[in-house]
Amino acid sequence: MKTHTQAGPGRPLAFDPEQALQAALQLFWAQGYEATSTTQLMSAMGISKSSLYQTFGSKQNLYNQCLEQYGEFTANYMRTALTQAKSPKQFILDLVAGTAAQAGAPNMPSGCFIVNTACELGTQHAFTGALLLTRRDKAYQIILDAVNAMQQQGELSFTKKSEALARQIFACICGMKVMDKMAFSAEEQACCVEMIRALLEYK
Amino acid sequence: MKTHTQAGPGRPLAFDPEQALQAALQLFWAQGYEATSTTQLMSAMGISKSSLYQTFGSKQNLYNQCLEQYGEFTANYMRTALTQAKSPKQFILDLVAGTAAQAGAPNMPSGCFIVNTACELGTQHAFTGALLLTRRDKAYQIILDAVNAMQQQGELSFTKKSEALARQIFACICGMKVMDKMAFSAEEQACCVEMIRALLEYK
DNA sequence: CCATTAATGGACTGATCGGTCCAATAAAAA
DNA sequence: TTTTTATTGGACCGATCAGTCCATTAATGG
Repeated sequence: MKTHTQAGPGRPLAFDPEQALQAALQLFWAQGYEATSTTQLMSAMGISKSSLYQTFGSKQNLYNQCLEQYGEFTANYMRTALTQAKSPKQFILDLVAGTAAQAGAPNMPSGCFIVNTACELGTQHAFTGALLLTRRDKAYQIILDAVNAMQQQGELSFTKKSEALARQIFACICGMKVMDKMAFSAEEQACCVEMIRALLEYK
Repeated sequence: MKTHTQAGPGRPLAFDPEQALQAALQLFWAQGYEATSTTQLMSAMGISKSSLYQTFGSKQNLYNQCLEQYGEFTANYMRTALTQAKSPKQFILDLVAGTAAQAGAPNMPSGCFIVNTACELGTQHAFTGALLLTRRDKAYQIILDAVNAMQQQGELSFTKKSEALARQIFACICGMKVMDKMAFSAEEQACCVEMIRALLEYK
């Protein structure tokens, strides 16, 4: 895959691979893997079939690259949000509030690409299953780090196991992403912030 | 569709439509709509293509009937569990605990068929979108009824809006179903019961 | 300007898709 | 047994699927 050399003689790439990948992600995100055809991808990415296969190898490979792109972007976003938040607790509450706020946003596919992938393909999927698991772990780990930080900074007692709390928060966010796909509005999801607040303050 | 007469002359049905529908549901549930071919359905249902189209009309129609079947079954299950529980609060806690316990169960596809449908097809889907919304509402309504009953029976203060609480519980359960598809074990999901307990007891 | 290098679009492939149709067959009623 | 009714399996349909291939085109280095 991706045989282009950075420099040297020959015609250079006429399209931006990053941008094309982004377009593919949008389409896969909105329609799912199986329902998206190579023809649709070509059209959305603005490139020919030859270029698509030359650059991305196969539909499977393209999908996996989309998953990596999406996962890496969101993980980076969460990491920086965690470090920049005024406290790890505030990060968690903002994360959930932000998730609610995103619901029904225009110009963006509904739900979460990773959650959608999990539901459509699952962790047993030959090509994507393993990738899905590592993405799951990356997202979970950030939440776990935040919970651990809460305990370290005295925002949370050590009574509860941080892993359990992280999984509870993880479940809540996944559930909200499903509710997106079920057409629950941002207002209807806002209550989930209170659930997490209750969880964190409950003795 | 379904042109067979109950009695009268002519050859009777050689297969049980209920049983065939169940087999189709298992396959759709495990693989999703797009990834399941009519050939696979024929094989799993143990009937020929003619019988499949004669009895169920189309792949879309068959899928919708599976969704109704699944939705009706789970709704009935929840309704009777609610009426038979020693209290509405216990019903909610048992429901969440039961959801956790089902995770990773053998001889059963992972996750929830309705959640999977929401993530793969969404509420905008031409054939299935409307059906999905009514199924969403039915499940939500039962949880809402339980929360209202809690308030009526003094298990819960009237301080909080019951709709918000019902949506919070709904989000939690949907999230757990996604975690199923993400290979979180029953033990790893058990913590979600505590989250709901905290939610219900938090002032 | 020329030679080299590589991206491009479109023609093409075999397989499979969902769905239709019909002759053969099987079971009930008479 | 005969007649009637309806199910059955398999042949068949056009469309579309993911993926390959190649002649053409275009941009660079020298």
